[in-house]
Amino acid sequence: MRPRMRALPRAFFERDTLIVARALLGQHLVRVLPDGRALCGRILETEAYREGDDAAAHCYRGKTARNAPMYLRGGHAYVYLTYGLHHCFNVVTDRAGFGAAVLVRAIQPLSGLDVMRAQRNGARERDLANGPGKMCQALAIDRSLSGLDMLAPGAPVFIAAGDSVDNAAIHTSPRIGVGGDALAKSRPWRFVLAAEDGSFTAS
DNA sequence: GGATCGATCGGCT
DNA sequence: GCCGATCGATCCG
Repeated sequence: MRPRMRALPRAFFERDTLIVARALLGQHLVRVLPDGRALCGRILETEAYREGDDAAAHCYRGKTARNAPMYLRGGHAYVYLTYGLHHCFNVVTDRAGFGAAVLVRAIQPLSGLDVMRAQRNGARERDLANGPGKMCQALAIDRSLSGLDMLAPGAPVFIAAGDSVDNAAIHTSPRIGVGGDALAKSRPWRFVLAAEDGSFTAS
């Protein structure tokens, strides 16, 4: 499986965040470092968040300086710091002015494994990017990339077309670690792609 | 393998 | 002030 370098079109992202969260599984997340080296992984796990009655979403109480990128048009990046030390990478979805995004929680490393391992302090391959904070560390993603338009020419992070995914290989569950109310905790807005052997390797 | 806990700081009730 | 869309070390079994 080779990484592809062509970004998915804007229309892919300008849809409801639940549709995009599912459609992102199997696509390739590409990170181009300042020195030109490219890192790539296949998206294995996502979670959808959106404004309205979703109390777990950062935009539940309106726009702030931190969550402003969630209100940009689909195809932007939203990155924030959590627990004071870990970064989380989100793909902004839906139309401009509507707060919505998909948290990418895990990837299967495809290329640039040596660089990822170095960024991850020598972790085993299976532990390189099987969690949102670990994935950002492996890919050197931090808040300086928040608000980035991933469809701009030469964007240092973007989503490329991956392999097609069998719907039967997609598992849904409640989102991990979210607060809010009972509705937010119960909604099955987490999407996990099973590995080729049928197991779930994402965290 | 599972449970527990400390780290660490930005954003907001 | 309080508490996270988390991780890794440590302890116990």
